[in-house]
This record gives sequence, C-alpha cells and structure tokens, in this order.
Amino acid sequence: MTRANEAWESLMRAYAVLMKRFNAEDVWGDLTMREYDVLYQLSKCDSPLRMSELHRHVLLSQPALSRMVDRLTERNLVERHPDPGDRRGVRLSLTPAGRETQRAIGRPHARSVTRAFSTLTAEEIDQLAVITRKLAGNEEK
Amino acid sequence: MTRANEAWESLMRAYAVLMKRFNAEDVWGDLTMREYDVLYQLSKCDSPLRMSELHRHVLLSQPALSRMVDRLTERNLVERHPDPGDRRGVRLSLTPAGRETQRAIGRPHARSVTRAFSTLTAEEIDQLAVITRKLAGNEEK
DNA sequence: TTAAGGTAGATGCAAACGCATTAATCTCAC
DNA sequence: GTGAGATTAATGCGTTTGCATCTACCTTAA
Repeated sequence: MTRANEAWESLMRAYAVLMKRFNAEDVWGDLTMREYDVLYQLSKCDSPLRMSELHRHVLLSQPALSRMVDRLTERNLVERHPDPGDRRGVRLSLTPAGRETQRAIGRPHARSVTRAFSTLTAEEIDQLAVITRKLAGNEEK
Repeated sequence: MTRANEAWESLMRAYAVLMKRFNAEDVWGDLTMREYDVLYQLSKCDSPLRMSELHRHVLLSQPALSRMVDRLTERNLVERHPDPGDRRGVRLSLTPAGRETQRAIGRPHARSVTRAFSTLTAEEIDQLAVITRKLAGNEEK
C-alpha cells in the first residue's frame, strides 16, 4: 500500500463522512444535495453555462444531468436558452427564483462547512486547498 | 467565501475529477465502482463486518447498501452470516471469489491512483493524508 | 458542395437509489 | 420479569441513475 493510496483512501473517507454529515443537516429544503450542487455551479458563473461545461463540474452522467436540468427547469429554478453560436448547444442560467434558492441554502451550508473545518488550522486549510487544486489538475478552461 | 469553503470546494472538485477519471478506466470488469468499494471495505477487515459498520464506510443509504449486499451475495462475492451475539445483526465477509475479484481489480486501480497522485510531492501526499484524516474526525471505534 | 466524422444534448429502458416504514431483536429502568 | 424505547436490517414504492442509442448540428477536406 503506497502513500498515495493511503492518501486517496483518506480523502475518500473524509469526503464520505462530510457528505453524510452535511446531508443529514436540515438546510436543503426540497432540493437534494446534487440539485443544490447544480444551482451552486450555475451561481458561480454569471454568464450562462454550456451543458457540457456544467457536466465537467458535476459528478453525474450526461443523461442524468440533462434530466436533472429538465426538472430544475420545470420547477422554475433554471432556464435553458438556445446558444446563438451553436444550435446544438444549450446555455443554462439560474432564474431569479433559482438564485434566491441557491443563496438561501448556501448561507447556512457554508456555515456548516466552516464548522466542519474548524478542527484544522488555518495553514492546514490552505495546504488542503493547494494540494487538492493540484490533484484536480487545474483543468482551467 | 472563507478559506474553509474554498478548501471544501477544491476537495469536492478533486474528488469529482478523480472519480470520473478512475471510472473511465477499464479495470472494473462487471462491477461498478460502488460495488468494488464494498468489496474493498470488506477486504480490509479479516473479521466479518457488521452491516451497520460497513454502512459507515460507504456513501450509500442503508437500504441501498442492504440491496447491494443482496446482489453481491447473489453473485457469490459476499456472504451473509448470522451474528451469534445479536440475532438482529448480520456479519458480512468476502467469499474466496469475492476476495479474488477484489484483488484483481484492486491491483490495476491502485496503480492508477498512484499515477494520479504523481503530480504531488511526497510531502504533499503525506500532508493530504494527515489533513483528511483529521477532517474525517478519526471516528475510530 | 457535400460527404465523413465528430460533438451536444435528449430519450428509451432496465437497474439502482432514497425515503418511509416494518419486523425482529436488544436494552434498561422500573 | 416486563413494557417502552432504541437499534438492526429488510421491504414497498416512486424517483433518479447509467448505458446505449438517437437526432441534430458543426467541422473539415476533397
């Protein structure tokens, strides 16, 4: 068992533990965490996002994402626009209600995250960010 | 946006990127990654594991885990034993075929993990392990 | 211009999931 | 002991997921 494998296992474990903890908190309203994640990703980009772009940020298959966007659109949280430059494509953005919902959930959730990380020192938090950024390969666009 | 929130976001991103990358690799045979994870968790403990114990290590609801164990049992990879000390409980262990399957998948996958972590220095790998262990709260038992 | 190949996103369908609930067993105060 | 409440794992059921495939559109080169 290499160090790398131990680190990966430890990372997965931290992810699972924290995900369960966050999921158990009563801040999600009538959204699932996955749905919230989509709203959050959209909230980060002011310009409408391509489906494929969004897909890169979300741990879901492309069809599952497509249908999730269906549902969020149905619920008036997300809007689909045709992409002027590419008629196959779609541009996604939050509706005002979607932005509102994202914020309402995001605020208490962000506090939970801060609380969960309070066992770490400030240096450790920064190191973690640096290391995981490197790990993700800095796939900028 | 606090440092903690940035670190969490970065961790989630690393998790998603690596999960997708690993999932795309052709090492899983006819198992899903989630199924492999169950086999792996069982392979780590020589003594049969309680369902509830296993559940703590896996990112699945309790019913979903119960049914996944059904399927793995059906496929002769996992065995359910009654727990002598608690007649509600179940003790789970790998069958020889399950252990074999876990190893056959685990070997190439471990190499992938090592490769994915090769962008990090040895110090960073160790720091990551330490920090994520702290984060998970060291919920030993 | 047009045919060949690639990419974006949607859809059919079976399998798997989560929530709510249940059955069975354990625990412990009385 | 016994009954109230907690805990373990399984089941009913509607929803969501992934795989395979499909349609529509873009791109390139001849």
